[in-house]
Amino acid sequence: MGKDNLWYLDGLNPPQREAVLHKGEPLLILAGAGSGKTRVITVKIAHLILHEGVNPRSILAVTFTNKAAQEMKERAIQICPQAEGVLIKTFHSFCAWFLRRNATLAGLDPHFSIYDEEDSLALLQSLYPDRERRMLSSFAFAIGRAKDYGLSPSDPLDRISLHPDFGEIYQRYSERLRQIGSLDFGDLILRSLEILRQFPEVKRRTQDRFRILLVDEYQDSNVAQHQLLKELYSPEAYICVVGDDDQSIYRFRGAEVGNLLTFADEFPGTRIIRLEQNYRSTEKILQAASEVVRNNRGRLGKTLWTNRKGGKEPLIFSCMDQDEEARICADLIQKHPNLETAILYRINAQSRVFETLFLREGIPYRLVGTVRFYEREEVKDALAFLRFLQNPKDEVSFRRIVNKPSRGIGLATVDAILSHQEAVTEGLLRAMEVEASLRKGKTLENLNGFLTLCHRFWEELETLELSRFVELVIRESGLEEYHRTQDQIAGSQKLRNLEELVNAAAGYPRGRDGLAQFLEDIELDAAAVTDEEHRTERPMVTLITMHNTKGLEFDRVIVTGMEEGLFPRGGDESEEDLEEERRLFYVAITRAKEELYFTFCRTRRLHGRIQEVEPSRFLRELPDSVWEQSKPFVNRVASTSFGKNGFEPGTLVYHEEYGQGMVIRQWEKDGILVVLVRFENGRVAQFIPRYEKRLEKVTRDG
DNA sequence: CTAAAAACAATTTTT
DNA sequence: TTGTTTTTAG
Repeated sequence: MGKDNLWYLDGLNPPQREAVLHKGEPLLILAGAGSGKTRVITVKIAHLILHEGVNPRSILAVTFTNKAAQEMKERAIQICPQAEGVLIKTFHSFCAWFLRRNATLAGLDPHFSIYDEEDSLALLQSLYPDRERRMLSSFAFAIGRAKDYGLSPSDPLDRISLHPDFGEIYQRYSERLRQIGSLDFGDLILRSLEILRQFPEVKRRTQDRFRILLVDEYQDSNVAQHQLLKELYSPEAYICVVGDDDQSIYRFRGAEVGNLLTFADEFPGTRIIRLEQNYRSTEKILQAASEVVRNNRGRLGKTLWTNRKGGKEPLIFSCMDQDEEARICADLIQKHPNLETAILYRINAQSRVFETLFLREGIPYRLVGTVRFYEREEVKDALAFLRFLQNPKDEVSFRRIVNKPSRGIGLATVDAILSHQEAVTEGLLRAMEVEASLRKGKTLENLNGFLTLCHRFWEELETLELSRFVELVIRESGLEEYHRTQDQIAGSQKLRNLEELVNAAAGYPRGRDGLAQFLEDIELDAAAVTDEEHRTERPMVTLITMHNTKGLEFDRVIVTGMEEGLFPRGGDESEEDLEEERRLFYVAITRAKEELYFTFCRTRRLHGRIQEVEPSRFLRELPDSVWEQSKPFVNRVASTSFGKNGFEPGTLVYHEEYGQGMVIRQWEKDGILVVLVRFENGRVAQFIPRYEKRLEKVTRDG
């Protein structure tokens, strides 16, 4: 085939092209921030199909988030429609896919439930009702980490937890999970590994199918996922991983940069290609990023460069406290409201001050992160009921919904049900029947009521369209009524979320299989139904943690809270922890396209305590030119008159002509205090209190 | 069982 | 400071 066929290579730079065209030995693509790696992967997929004649079905592309998977799929299909047939999934959803197909072989009910962390903790609590919750959550965390490292209860676990009981607890937890036919996130990977290792036949078949293995964000993979990849790999296969060791920020949850660093050793003959041309940021921004990250040791090393010479010098602002910090951010935003801006912070608690101020000033913002859709109480309730219908051995789901809303089936009865042999062998419904036969009176009635309800649901499951079925379960289980009441008490949106869940079920096939598919999609995709509520015409300000910004970009980035103890997070810090924080800083910086700012406070209020804090050591790592330019903002004298005149933002005022209002801003002009007020009628006006006597402060006692 | 009071923490988070 | 969980009283 002639080169003219390769139209999709247009616009790729030489290393990008090389990465796309490469074949044969394993390939490691070190892709710097903003270097167009998604483009390379998607074009590579297209190239394999269009030029190399690869069957789309034999390509497996793995990402870490559903969002990334979805984006990759869309973009690949855009270049080459046949990419529809490529399996593009997250590690977890690939494993779920694999396990459902090989379940029986592994002695696994194909209708297994998938537990998130909250469910796992609930299981531990039911296993160890007398242990402290705090303790149990730390065990739950440790179990998760152990699984990330591919360690089973019988392996040496001292690098995970030193607690003498840990091994035993892990062991018991695992057994119980198996009994009730459930898998946690870690199990999805581990059980898949187990099957591949135990059944050569399955392994061969799987290897035969997937001749092309592509992994994105490889620096985020954990040990177990790495092992899985090795099991999937055969000498006949082509493997290509993409990642950036400088952007590895998830060590705390098991991500192992080592996977990326040692890839070339593990797969002999690996070709390494670096994508170092950055298409996102100005030169000034990249300089800042590279000055910072070069302080880390143990990196593969990369130097980003760009054609966008020069650019605006990044600036550092010193603030007295968080209120001033928020004020400065608001000023920056209002000065150029057309730039898409992100306010970045280390911990979610920092968002509050910004929200308060932005709300008051009418600056539109969106808050990213915090509560995920499927983790909401009401959504989890509904899912638990559905999951229980799917897998009647699912103890955690059963406990959650059997008496919610109150059906007069109390804790004692529930424990009695769970203690019956039938609970494990035939499911909890049968166990309930057994318990019912031993009871009389009110309890018997209540048990029968619940049994009837479940049977009715099962009948309807096969007849109703799935979304109608979900609706039925929510209504008839009493959850709808329950949360309606909750909404009225708390003014919440629970009912709306339940409606959204019903909508999400639309389009799935009816019956048990459709339900299984629906549950799996929801359980493995935290963000599934949310979003969409945030569509606005005006460019918005995004409030977001640095972690959450990975993969995103903004015209203007303000990194806030640059203080020792907050960022980097202080305390008992190892060199490795510090380096991870520094990589996080690197990620934060490289999100900016045009403008970059840093703020730090001299005092910070945290946990209701005001502390004096030192500027972050990371600021010292920024280029000298940044400091040079920042002098006036860092060394400026605190203006003493602020705060003393009683017109701080938020102060309520009354004006004879305009009525009631609130101070939204104050500043000094030629040494004279000026205030900006927003009145109830929406009008905004500026005053000099010294001359404008019609403006008075509203005091609490009138 | 519910509601109020007291005690108690308090990064980052895909799946 | 804030939100959450546990305890206590009714």
